Amino acid sequence: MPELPEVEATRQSFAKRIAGAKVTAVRLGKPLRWPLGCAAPTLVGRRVGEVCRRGKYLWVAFDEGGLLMHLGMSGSLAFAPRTGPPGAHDHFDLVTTRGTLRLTDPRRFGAVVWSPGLQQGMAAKLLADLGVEPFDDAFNGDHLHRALRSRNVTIKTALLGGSIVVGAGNIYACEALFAAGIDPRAAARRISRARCAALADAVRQTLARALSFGGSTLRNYRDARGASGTFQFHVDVYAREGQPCHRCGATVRRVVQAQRSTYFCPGCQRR
DNA sequence: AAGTGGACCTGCTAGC
DNA sequence: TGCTAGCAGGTCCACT
Repeated sequence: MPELPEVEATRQSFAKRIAGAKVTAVRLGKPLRWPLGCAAPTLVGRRVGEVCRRGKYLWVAFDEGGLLMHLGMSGSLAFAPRTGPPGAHDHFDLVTTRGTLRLTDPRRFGAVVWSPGLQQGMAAKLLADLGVEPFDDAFNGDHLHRALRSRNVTIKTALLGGSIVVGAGNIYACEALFAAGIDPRAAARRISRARCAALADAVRQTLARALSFGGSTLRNYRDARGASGTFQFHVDVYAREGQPCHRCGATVRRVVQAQRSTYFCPGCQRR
């Protein structure tokens, strides 16, 4: 699930509360995508510092090293002073003096990985090939235009890939392309500079707007306080196959690209 | 080098 | 009512 808005909403919902806490215990459930990368007891006694985000990853910094976390498709983090016994899908607890940070992830595509630093070890490896942050000045029409020129895929696939710009997953890639009026099947390399500028704006605005709604809760997602997102009630095309476009009334279509569903309005979106 | 498809894992729903 | 196929927010990795 979690795309950039959900990951950022999660970060904002616990970063300040956990800052300064001391780790008192770590509990591991079923295996996640990768092993933790250190013996759990070695985390005990460390002090939590900042929590930052890079793409869809969260970095929980300790006084030394930190944990890189990813929510996969079905993960969510909860942080509360008091936490009940772990359920069947609770696979990681970071118990601290201020509360327990718990990863719940039914599908277990998520990850919690120890790394000695953001630029070192597993964290460096996983973050190495990520594209620019959508809210960075570096992400603009020129950047997008330049990056797309050498790509031999459709624009939807290019956005979803994350090597040009991070953060837009399946929901927001579809929504941003709708907002920019671009057909998701269009060849990435043929998008004009002007339309790239519109698309960069659309990506930023779509993600920002979704964040303002607390992200989207299709199924599992909650922020670290347990709040659901509501952006799913404001989508224009995602999961609206067969329904009328809010803007032109044409029927929203679904096609499959790179083994993922793509939704678009044939009336509003052009190649 | 860049593109494609498979893999990871569980739960829910639509359809028979 | 019960079973099954298909689908779901991501992304790494092996192969072409």
